[in-house]
Amino acid sequence: MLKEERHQFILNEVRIHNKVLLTDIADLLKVSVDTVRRDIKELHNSDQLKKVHGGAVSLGFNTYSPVGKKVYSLEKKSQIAEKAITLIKEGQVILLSGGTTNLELARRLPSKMQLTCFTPSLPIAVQLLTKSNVEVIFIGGRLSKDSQITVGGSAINMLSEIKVDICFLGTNSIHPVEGLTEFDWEIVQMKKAMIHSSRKVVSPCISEKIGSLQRYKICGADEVDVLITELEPWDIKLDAFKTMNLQLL
Amino acid sequence: MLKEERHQFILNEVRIHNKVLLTDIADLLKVSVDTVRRDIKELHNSDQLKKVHGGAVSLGFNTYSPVGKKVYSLEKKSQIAEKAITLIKEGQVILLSGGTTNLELARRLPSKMQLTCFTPSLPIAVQLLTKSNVEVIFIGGRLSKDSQITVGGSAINMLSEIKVDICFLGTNSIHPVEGLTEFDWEIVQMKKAMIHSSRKVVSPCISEKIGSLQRYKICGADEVDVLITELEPWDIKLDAFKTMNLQLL
DNA sequence: ATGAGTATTTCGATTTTTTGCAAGAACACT
DNA sequence: AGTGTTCTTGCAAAAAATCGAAATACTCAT
Repeated sequence: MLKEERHQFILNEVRIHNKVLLTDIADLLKVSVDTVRRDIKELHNSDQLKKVHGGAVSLGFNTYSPVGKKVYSLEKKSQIAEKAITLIKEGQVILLSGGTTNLELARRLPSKMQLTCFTPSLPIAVQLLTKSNVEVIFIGGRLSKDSQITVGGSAINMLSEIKVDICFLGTNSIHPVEGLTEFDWEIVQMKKAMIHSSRKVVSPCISEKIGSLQRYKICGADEVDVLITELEPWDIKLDAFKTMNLQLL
Repeated sequence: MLKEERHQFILNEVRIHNKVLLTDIADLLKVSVDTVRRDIKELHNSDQLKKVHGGAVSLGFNTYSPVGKKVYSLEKKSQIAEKAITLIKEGQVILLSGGTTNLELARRLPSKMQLTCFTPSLPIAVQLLTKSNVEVIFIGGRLSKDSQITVGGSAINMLSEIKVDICFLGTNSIHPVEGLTEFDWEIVQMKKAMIHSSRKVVSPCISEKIGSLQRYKICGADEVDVLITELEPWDIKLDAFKTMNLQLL
């Protein structure tokens, strides 16, 4: 029994069961628990599973949870959210795409503010339920499990029937020349429809995403009215956007 | 049972029910309350939920909860859910209304079963996201904060465009003469539309709701095809329904 | 083929973690 | 105020992790 064989076996077990017990593996493979422990430690160090007391669990064991999910760059996203909120006025109708930045925005919405809020994002809808003065309207449709937003014809259809004041379009990649891009075609369609349904398009975007590029194009950078980052508007990283017809915040 | 597993289980329960009781979890997991207490303390320290006296609640969530319902009737609802699942066949298209019993049903859906599932309920949609083989289609519309389901013209409109195999219609009150009733007018409209969109109407209902009555009528008891309770079909409490054209389960 | 050097595995002793239990304090509800 | 629950704290048993040493296997140059 080669070490590599054991590793594959363990990974396979983890894939199937989402968890393994040290003792089970030792039993099945007829080796000592020490060996299995060492194997699992190695796999843990190479990020192929997560070692826990008594065994190991699959890495993506809990990665679907809308709450509890670790939000990266939370600090930056909070700053962006705070800036974004200054754009919203009492009584307006807004549209929130998915994404953790927008989730942060939703969380920080003043609950005393009277608003109507459209969204195709499940986590954001859940969050908005806590805001008693916000009327939440969910864009229905087929739910994409990865992004936890609705997509597809029905959702786009519903979007085609509305015209909101501001759309906050969370974006994965923004590039001064290539504009906003995404890697998921269905989400691209959704975002295009969202832009079309809005008088004003605001793109909250953490600076590390600036200049990156994905497979499919949503729209040109000049179609965005306001670009919000955690940086100061005059930051050198934003130079490429300064000549454009968009507001930096 | 790994600690990690318990943690995931607890988080999942919190996500579904918005709250958990120490004793419930201890019971379900067959461990002592001390262990659960410790688990919840850890999850609390890592900001994954909020520890409260007697249990834990979801972060930032309006704890709308069936008021003062100390006994969560989890046991009964699980039984009903298990029975309900036997009615579902591979490949079918089903419609789930809101309610905690249906939530339990959604939770227990075998994840290997291929299904298409419509629902206007936010918590149920969240729960269904974890089922990789279930296609989830959310009925969009205005979100009612109390019931956490979508209501209103848009939702009813979307319902009018579908025809599903089975509808599981969670109900607050069922009465042999007066039929299914609700206290919220908008939800009544939704449920009427749901019945209309379904070939077969199944009503999961815990026995304590039998014979109760609310302000508005959804439909007659005979419009329900199957009534599922936690009781045996020949139980004396169900006598009033035995002469009707509906199946007891 | 041989033997030195290295890697892998096993074993035993010790330490750490986890878990359940119990007694008294703190808390919620009437 | 009284009465159940729930919390805290300390403790002990069991399970798991760690560490060092010894045994075994494997590599490779001679």
